[in-house]
Amino acid sequence: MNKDKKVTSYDVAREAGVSQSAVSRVFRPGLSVSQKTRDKVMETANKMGYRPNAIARMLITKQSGMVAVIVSSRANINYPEVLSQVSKQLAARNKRVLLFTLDDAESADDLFEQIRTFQVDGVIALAAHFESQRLAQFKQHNIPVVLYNRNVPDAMANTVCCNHELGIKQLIAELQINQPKNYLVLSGPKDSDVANERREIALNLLKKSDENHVSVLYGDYSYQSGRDCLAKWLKKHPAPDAIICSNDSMAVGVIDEARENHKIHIPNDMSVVGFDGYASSSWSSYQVTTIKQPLEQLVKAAVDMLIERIENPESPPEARVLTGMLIKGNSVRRP
Amino acid sequence: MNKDKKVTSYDVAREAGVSQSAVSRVFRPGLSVSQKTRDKVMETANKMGYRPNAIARMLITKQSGMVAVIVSSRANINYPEVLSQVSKQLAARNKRVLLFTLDDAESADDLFEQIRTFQVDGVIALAAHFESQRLAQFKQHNIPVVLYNRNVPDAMANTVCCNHELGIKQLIAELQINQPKNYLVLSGPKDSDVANERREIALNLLKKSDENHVSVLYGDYSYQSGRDCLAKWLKKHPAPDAIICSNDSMAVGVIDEARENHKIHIPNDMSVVGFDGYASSSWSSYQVTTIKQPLEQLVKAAVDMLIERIENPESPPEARVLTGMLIKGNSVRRP
DNA sequence: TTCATTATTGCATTCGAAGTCATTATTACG
DNA sequence: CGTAATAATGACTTCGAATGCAATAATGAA
Repeated sequence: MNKDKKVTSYDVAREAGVSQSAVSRVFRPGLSVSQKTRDKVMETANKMGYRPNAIARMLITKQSGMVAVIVSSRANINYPEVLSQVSKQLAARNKRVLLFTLDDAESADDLFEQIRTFQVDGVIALAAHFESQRLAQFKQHNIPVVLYNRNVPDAMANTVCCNHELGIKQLIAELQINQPKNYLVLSGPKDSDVANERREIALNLLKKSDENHVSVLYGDYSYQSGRDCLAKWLKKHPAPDAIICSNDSMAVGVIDEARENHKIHIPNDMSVVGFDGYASSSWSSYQVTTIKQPLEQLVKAAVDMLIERIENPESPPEARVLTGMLIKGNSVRRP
Repeated sequence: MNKDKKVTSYDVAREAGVSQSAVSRVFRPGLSVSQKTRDKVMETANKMGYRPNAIARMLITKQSGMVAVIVSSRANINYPEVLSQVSKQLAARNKRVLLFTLDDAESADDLFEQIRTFQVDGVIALAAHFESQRLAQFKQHNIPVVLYNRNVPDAMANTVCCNHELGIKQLIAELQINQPKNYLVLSGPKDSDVANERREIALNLLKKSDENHVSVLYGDYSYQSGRDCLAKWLKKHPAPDAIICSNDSMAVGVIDEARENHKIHIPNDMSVVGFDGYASSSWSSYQVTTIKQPLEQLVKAAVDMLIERIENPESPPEARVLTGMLIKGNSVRRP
């Protein structure tokens, strides 16, 4: 039934008594082929186990049908589901995901060259940091880029992002019900754009509402860093009334540390809020008050924008901001 | 500096005053080129922004340099980090990940065709179920396959897996310190091979040690299903002394449900063990006693085997079983 | 039935790099 | 210095499908 060597369109053509062009046309949608040849070709193709070679097709059509998805190690911690969502939604648009991981800035040049080499139709960057200089490179080579979970106004790329400003405003409003006297902002790492954005928004909003006792600490988004930061803080200071964490993992870490090592009751002695709506933050031992990101919609927006950009390269960059949902958990004191 | 159209090796050749072959050779490692031409070509290539076209290279060399990684939605829940590990380790072997998601069995045929079309060098399947019939298909088309986290003796594919038998034996030994009178085995879904394996191993081991009061319930690996199953059980039965969960998420669900809705103290009233060593199961509110899978080593084994198989297609199928590490948490009563 | 129109078909070319082979330049050494 | 061995180079072909174009077949209108 099938031989060692791969079956090509020529083999099928010969066997079916038609030209190679005919075979090709049968496997492209919407091309003019008579029902008779179509049936004949299909039959022999199936019999011989023929599949069109996507590589050859890519070469001639200059469309690889692949989208590079760049995942920073950070993104992986925070959104385990994003990637499969992206893959699924791109598959629905008949595109595949070519996966790249990005850890350190040094390899970014390399990554860029790799991506160019593979002739991808576009790029989706998950929570990865890109200099605007690099975005310019992509633009120069006509590679559409969508930044997921970034919100940079001057971007040369499309961005999709959940509304941090609004979300954090809601979280702070929740906290303010108790009129806390002092705040601790537990930020993500300084080299994370999202962390910086969330932190600055929080600080600005607190300043606006004349909250004067605000301190900042830096973690790395991990559970352990949440614990460590709180422990470090408590060595020199009393427990703050309210802690604003840049993500849920750190919030959970803070809660565990407070309870286990410092006999601090959450939420009675201290209120904690997170961000993201990560599944485990809703587990009943934590029930973190947080903003749940509209994951599916975010991914859909990213994919839509990318496809639009691929099909119409001239369309101007666009920033989509979706609204997250406030989850009222049990980590903020209720009066 | 760079024009609209893509720069090809011919363009560089013309500009540098050499032949296209020369340009090609400069960009392949280990080929005979004089230092002079190499420098000249490199310089003009950089000036013109030339990158070799991987698609064209794939076509002629018949090596795509891409590995299809198939992720079932289930795998994603259980091992958020596996995928980036796979990508990283494959990148180190100069291969890229082409990502495919597999949800329902219906799409499996489609998936297979897709994979063939893309001429991937090999396949790694993460916790996905494949009929041996399908494995035969892959074999027939000379596509090397590695099954991650599966242990099927008669496989036509390579497999890598953590030692379930040993791990579960250790977990049961932990539980037996308290001489529990009855057991509840909380299995993963029936259509998961891993779940079935873990369940049957547990049941067999319990039978061997003459434990007679053993019941089984089926969840879907999720936190919520852990909660639901326990709740359902407690409606008609008293709390079991020991619960063996097929993964950590369900164990955490069980713990939360027991504490929150049934005033059952873990571990004093009931012991719970999980499997996987999922990060959040070690959070101090849970501290699930479990087996930690040696993730990096598992992935490394999978990648090694795949590369070996790609380079040497005749090498016989191999099954690698790595030993997990017992994590003594705080979810099993200590005498 | 005849001619115009449209639908099918095949031929030949194309995409861009890699590799084969024959040729030329270089080096080594007697 | 001459010759053999080796290194470097370029012309040409190849991979497999897609497509423009011309030729042919099928259809419809008159």
